Amino acid sequence: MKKQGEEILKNSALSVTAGRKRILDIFLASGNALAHQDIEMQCAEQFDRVTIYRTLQTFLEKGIIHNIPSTDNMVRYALCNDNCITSGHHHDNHVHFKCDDCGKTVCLDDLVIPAIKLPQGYTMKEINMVVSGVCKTCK
Amino acid sequence: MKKQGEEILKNSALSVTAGRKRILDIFLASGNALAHQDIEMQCAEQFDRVTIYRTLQTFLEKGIIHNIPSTDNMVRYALCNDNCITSGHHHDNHVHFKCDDCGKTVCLDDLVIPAIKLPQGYTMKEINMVVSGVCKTCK
DNA sequence: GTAACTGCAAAATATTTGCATCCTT
DNA sequence: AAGGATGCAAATATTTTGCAGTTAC
Repeated sequence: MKKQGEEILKNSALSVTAGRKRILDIFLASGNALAHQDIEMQCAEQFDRVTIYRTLQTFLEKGIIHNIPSTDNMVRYALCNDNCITSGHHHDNHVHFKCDDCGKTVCLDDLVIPAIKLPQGYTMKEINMVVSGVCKTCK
Repeated sequence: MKKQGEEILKNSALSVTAGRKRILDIFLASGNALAHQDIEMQCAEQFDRVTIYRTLQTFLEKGIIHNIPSTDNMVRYALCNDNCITSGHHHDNHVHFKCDDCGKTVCLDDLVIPAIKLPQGYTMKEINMVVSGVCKTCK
């Protein structure tokens, strides 16, 4: 289990450093989507704010995490699931859910975004769907 | 035509001020979703940055505009369409499209977000769908 | 040993708040 | 006249950049 973070890094040809492992651990332990701020709260004493920015940026570029849009000026990040990581490019086609009560955002990995038909002339590249409401824990 | 902004304000029981009218005009003229920054570029010499923040906040609360999530740390705002405004509360259930080429975000008012079935225990309150790709103007 | 990563400092940018003044009604 | 809106100043917070020192491979 302790290996998991390292493996992710190696699979993405990134050097294994304490900061990166720690941030991956935070994601793995949380299971939620996390904003920069959430991560910072958990490791600000260990690592510089700037390192967190750069690490998240690197993870995004390597496809280790994906970002989840929001209307609250707080982009969140979530670990891509295994077949997303191993396939080399993203299949980030699941619905995201943000609970208005506990504030947590989660990936509903099993819920695929339904296809839509764009108007004539539009080409789709990515699609994002975020639902807010009350999650099963808070109901 | 020049009246339109004033009417929107009056319908929402807001006092009609130069700043609010100007910002509404910018929205009406643009037809796109605009970020705070976009608005500021068009009226920074006339109005204070802070006024723009406060005006957007007020418009949001009154349901004159709705915000559109994004993954680029730049929440955008768009005018609600008429029946959204007049009905008193939001039916912001249309798909949004962001063009990777020209960067513009638009409301696809006619494209309704398809219904989805959330997992057991989840309750939906709002739903947001943002598609990115190439718009009909840039294709 | 070398390239990549990190911390620190600092700059640039963005957002919020308080208060005095001005404007709308 | 009264309440709300605005401008200005300033406090806070966020994000980016450069560079020197450190670490992973």
